Amino acid sequence: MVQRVLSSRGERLAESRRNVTSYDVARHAGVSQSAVSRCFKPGASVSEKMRERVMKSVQALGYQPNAIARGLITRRSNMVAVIVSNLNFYPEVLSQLSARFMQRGVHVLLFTLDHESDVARTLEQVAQYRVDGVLAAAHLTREQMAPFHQRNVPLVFYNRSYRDAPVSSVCCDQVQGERVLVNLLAQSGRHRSYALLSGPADSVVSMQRTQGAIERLHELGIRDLTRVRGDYSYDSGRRAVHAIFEQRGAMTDAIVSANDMMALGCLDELRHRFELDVPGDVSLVGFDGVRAAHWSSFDLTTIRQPVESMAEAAVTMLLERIDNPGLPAEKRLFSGVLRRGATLRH
Amino acid sequence: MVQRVLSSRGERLAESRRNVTSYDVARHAGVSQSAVSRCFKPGASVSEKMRERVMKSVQALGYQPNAIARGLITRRSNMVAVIVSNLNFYPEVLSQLSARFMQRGVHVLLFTLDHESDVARTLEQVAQYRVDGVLAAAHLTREQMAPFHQRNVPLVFYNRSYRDAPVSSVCCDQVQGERVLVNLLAQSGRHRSYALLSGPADSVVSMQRTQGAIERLHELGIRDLTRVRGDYSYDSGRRAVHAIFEQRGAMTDAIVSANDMMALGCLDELRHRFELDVPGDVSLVGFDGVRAAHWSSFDLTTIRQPVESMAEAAVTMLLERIDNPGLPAEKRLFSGVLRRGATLRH
DNA sequence: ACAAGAATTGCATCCGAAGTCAAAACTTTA
DNA sequence: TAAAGTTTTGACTTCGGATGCAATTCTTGT
Repeated sequence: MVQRVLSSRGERLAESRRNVTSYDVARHAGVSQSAVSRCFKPGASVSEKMRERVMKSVQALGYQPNAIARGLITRRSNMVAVIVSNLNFYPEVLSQLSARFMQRGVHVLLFTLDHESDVARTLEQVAQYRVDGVLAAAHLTREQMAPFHQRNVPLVFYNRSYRDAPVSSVCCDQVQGERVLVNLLAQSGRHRSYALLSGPADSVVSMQRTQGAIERLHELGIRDLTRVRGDYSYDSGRRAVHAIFEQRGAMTDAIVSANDMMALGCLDELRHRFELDVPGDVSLVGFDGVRAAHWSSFDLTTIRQPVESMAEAAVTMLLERIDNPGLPAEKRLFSGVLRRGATLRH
Repeated sequence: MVQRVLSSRGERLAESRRNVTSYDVARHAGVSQSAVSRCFKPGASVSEKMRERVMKSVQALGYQPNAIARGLITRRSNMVAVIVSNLNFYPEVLSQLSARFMQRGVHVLLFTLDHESDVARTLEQVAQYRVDGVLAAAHLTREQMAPFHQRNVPLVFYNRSYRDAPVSSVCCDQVQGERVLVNLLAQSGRHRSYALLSGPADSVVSMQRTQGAIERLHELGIRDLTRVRGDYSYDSGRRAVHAIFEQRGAMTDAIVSANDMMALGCLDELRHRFELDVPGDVSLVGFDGVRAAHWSSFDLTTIRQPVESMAEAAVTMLLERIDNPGLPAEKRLFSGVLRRGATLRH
């Protein structure tokens, strides 16, 4: 009898390197497959004796439960999709999200969208993997969101809010942040000509930031603005300085950039190419609070997004909605934190 | 009859928002489930008429095949695990890997390891998800690799090579890179006192880079070195400058940093705190070729890792080994590309 | 029009774990 | 010590799609 068991295992190993299954463990321990399964379910009804016996076989065979099979029957993959539009800007966010999901035993299926990727195809893949939820730090149209709503897959957006759609989101208050920055610039009373540097046309965040700044400048009676557009990159910040000065001679003495990267590009170009002094000749503010903004070469005045809090909120919101699909959509808005650097003239 | 079908579907939708399965499609189209399945398998034997009929029902019901169920029977999850030790440094790599995997229809399950994460538990999770392969940009011990070898799960390392273990890896030639940099420093004949700034003690990459530099310096007859250690971060680079000057007065006129981030920290600290000129007073070289090294505030002389080629190689190697488990382990070594900046005295 | 061959289709089974339910084993109580 | 109650256990079914094989339909040639 013992011999038969041994030889049948030997055969199996030889014929194919199959993974060890719960049946193998059951046979080895002389119990039923159900018993093995129960040993891996916390709170299940298993006697101490049984657990020990099973675990001994588990050890002996090196058994690892198959999460795929489990997911099939429980209809819970324990995976969430994280969709990121561009990894290069703002890696900190992904890092935070990933760490927090892992800590809670949830796995991250990563999808990146760049300009040339097929969004529809990507979302199809997301659907096929039956993830328990989706965290999107990328823009989706209503049509693209619809399938998730239909299938009751919770969806939380990071830093994009859809004003008139009932979707959950965690955002930094872009408008308020820009108002704070503009106030700061205006308070000094020393700036005569403002330039606004926006991000890509299709970025809602950029739109909000730019709008926030314009709104506040208008309220302060400042209507005469130079406006240029970049693509959020350092290089586009450098190019923007040329565009600004072409439009307005060298009059401009305050630049409001829609993000830090472009602000750093501006700063470098102003100082090294135009040999202008920041903040002596030109004041400059950014938005995001990226690491490099703190470096002593830059010391940029900016609004830091509270990434830790935002990531925590996003993860929590998503997991709550997975556990309790009835929860209503919710939008959480965090205030940015002003970081006073040395790029503002007093 | 029609009514019955409709009402039974209605019931189902009401009683639970079950996903549409291939059986539902089969019933709707009046064919067998096998037929539906075959319509999704490229190269399967299906008549044109059947395909049309099935696809019409697929459209009507919004069917999406369940990748989890498919994975169970085919024993192919179409997922690979990407294990990254620290996302903050070098997001470019993950971005490249992710894009290239997606392009080939492979999905990325992301695992991040930081100092406080439980590696063993993480690897257990990797195993339970039955990923088809593992791409590790993190250090693993032989014991940690063993289960993958046993289960025949291909494993490719990114930028870590295990000299005497038969594991595949894609690396940048750290030693050669450092030798090039040291040669460059030495050629100018103007440096009298060298400092070496290493990364964390447990980083093999740092060890190789530092060793490479020392080796070449020794060959050139330079034995008298200051050595300090950082943690790869900008801030640790700044602190390192203090440590260097404490050890050696202000004699040091060449700093070899194990990566760019620390080099940038050094550069800023030298210029802004010590008011020294780089490259006038001190020369400085880094390693990696991060974006910021190119910025005009820095213009760092460094070795750029060919991230695109390396990512492509790593992805290709892993996928090849998934399709063909018999392939032997292979180590690919790419030369770094010298970037001549303006941090070297002539 | 019919036999032989090729192309399609459906049936039944499988993947590996989890959950239901009734039988079996153990406790408690009178 | 027997009856009643409680806990454990195992047989069987399920999740949803893939696949070997036999049955069926369609071609083709004569």
